[in-house]
Amino acid sequence: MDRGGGRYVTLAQVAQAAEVSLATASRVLNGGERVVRPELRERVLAAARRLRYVPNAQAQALALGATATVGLVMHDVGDPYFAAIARGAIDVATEHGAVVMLGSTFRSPEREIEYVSTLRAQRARAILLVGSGFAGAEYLRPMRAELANYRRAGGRYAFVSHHDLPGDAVLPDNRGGAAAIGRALAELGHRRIAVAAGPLAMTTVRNRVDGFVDALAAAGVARADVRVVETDFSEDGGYTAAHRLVSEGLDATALFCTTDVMAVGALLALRERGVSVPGELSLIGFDDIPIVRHLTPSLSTVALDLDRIGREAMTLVLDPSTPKRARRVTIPAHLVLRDSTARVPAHPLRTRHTH
Amino acid sequence: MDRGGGRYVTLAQVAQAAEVSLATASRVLNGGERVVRPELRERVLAAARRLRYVPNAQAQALALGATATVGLVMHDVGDPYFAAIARGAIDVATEHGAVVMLGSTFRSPEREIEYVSTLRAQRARAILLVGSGFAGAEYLRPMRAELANYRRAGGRYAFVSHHDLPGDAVLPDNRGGAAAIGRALAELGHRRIAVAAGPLAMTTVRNRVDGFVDALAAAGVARADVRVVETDFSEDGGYTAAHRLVSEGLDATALFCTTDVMAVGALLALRERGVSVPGELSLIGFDDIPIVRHLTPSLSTVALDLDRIGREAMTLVLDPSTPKRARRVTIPAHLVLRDSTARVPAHPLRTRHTH
DNA sequence: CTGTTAGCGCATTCAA
DNA sequence: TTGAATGCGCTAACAG
Repeated sequence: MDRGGGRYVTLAQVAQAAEVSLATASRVLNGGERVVRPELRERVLAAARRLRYVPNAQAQALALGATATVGLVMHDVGDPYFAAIARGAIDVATEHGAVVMLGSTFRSPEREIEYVSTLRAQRARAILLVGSGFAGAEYLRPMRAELANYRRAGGRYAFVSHHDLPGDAVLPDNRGGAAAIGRALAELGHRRIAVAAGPLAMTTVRNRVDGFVDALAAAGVARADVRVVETDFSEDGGYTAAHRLVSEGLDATALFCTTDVMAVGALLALRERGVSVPGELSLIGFDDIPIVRHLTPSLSTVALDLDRIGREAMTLVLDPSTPKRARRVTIPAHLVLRDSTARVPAHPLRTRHTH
Repeated sequence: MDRGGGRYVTLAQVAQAAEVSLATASRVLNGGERVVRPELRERVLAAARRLRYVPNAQAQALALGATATVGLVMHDVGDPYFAAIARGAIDVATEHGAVVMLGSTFRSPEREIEYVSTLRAQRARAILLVGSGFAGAEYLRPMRAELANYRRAGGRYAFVSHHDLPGDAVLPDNRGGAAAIGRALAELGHRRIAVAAGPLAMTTVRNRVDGFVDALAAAGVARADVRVVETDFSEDGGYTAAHRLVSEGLDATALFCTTDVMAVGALLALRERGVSVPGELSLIGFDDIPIVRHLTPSLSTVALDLDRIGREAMTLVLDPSTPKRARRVTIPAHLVLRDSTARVPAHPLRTRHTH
């Protein structure tokens, strides 16, 4: 932190220029009430304008003991899922006159913890943790401690998606949405099904996979007939998973990817391998990010109102009331069947051997 | 700004717990040098850990006269173009130990100015303005004033894309890229061409349209044969523009959209109208956002290394050196011809009348 | 209504 | 090396 070359003009300078006391200047410029004589008021305003005074938010925060900063920590702003949520969250924050500090962890648990610590140092008024939490004590223990300290100091926080941690949360209906997919595929006659899952250490992934598998079981599809491939939570992950499945001799008529982003990668791989979608393989994703309706075939998926998720979460965390119990806002998920899913072919091919 | 319920632990409390002076505690916890006796040092560290002390960044900033905050102001985080740039910028900022305050203006010039003012109040160390600037004195005059004051006070700023304002800038080669498109279309035999342009008040749009039209002129396509439709800088804009063109009797064999996002909308409209791409109409965009390669037909475009743009810009603005002249970093743009463009049909249809 | 004064939490002189 | 005192820019009592 080097000191900049120039100087900002201070309230004291404005007061001096207007020939009033510091307190008076403070009252007209930053105090809401109009308890200042119009004449002085004008003098101060004029001086401030002339000197182009801008209050020092840091100093204000220090004096007031409260900030207008809110933290937004997400896995990857570059990912359309998170970008859409960020958009809604930022919009609400701005409406509330809050400034957003954004952190992109690139899916590193350590960076996530670091960000919370940084935001704590910034005395952020609230923190939003967006994106699936991680499993494992190396993450949970320090994160729990960070958040506990933060809350103890008066900070508010909330999660988007499940985190195995105490706190308010906005929860997309992952299980329900995935279950709807499972039922739909079963109804379409699919019996041998593959899943391209992100890291199972992520609660979101687990919920989606579990919801899917359970619904399938209820529909009479045995767990053994569901092949789950664990891979990366990204387009590349989906791509890799699909390639692997095909190479192993694709013994499935449908593929569920735990996110649309992964499904996009899978679709590319399937095209490269000459697997027709949905002719040979039905494909379905999750999230309904903006682009997937434009794919060919357009992607079936489960729609989540991402913008709303961001808005709800920011609203939750900016709401001054402090209920005793943790609040959960569930965001409904609804199935959107487009062109990438179809009834299982009458004479399904058994196994393919490419290579 | 209400005061939170709890309290943060302060340096003074740590000092007291460790039974040392405030100054000593400050030295071991936040001063870099090791001018403190190991024994005291340990005591302080232990106390800090036990009390879970986190320095107050606001107070530090006030005392030091410098912040670690950088501002990132963009049109829309939800737009993949901006999201990709944000990603690169945030990554670099984090490497430099800086915290990012993100603002999404939703393309409102007023909000952009407000954000700069807010960041000035936050005493941000640097500000990055991402996205095309606006034309018009109502925007330029106050913005120029904001930035001048900011710089005068020691703040650094830079632009991504042209802004008709003085300052360092990272400039995608919009003219060059658009010219390459113009030449390519001419070579493919296209002579009657349409352009779906974003608001011409935006410098980026003007540069792209001008580069395109000029290259076409150089290739022998008269300005009169280029139909420019001005519309919204969004998917809806592209959609609307394409619908309008078709309704008017599509007298063109190629359509250039000034951004990929617009091209996505246009493609949808064309599909709805039954216009085959590239059979009847070649389509081309600009930016090469991640998704467009997955469309059918895959979209021809001009590729820009978005992540690099964000990185370069943040690097520029975080570089402590202060050259006399404004720096410009040009980001090359290269043509990517995919499946949405083709040679003009031998017997081009003259006019279509739908409706 | 207005001015004076005392902190907010911290880094940093200056003495000891 | 360590501690006491001063100030960063501002708000909020507290007096006038």
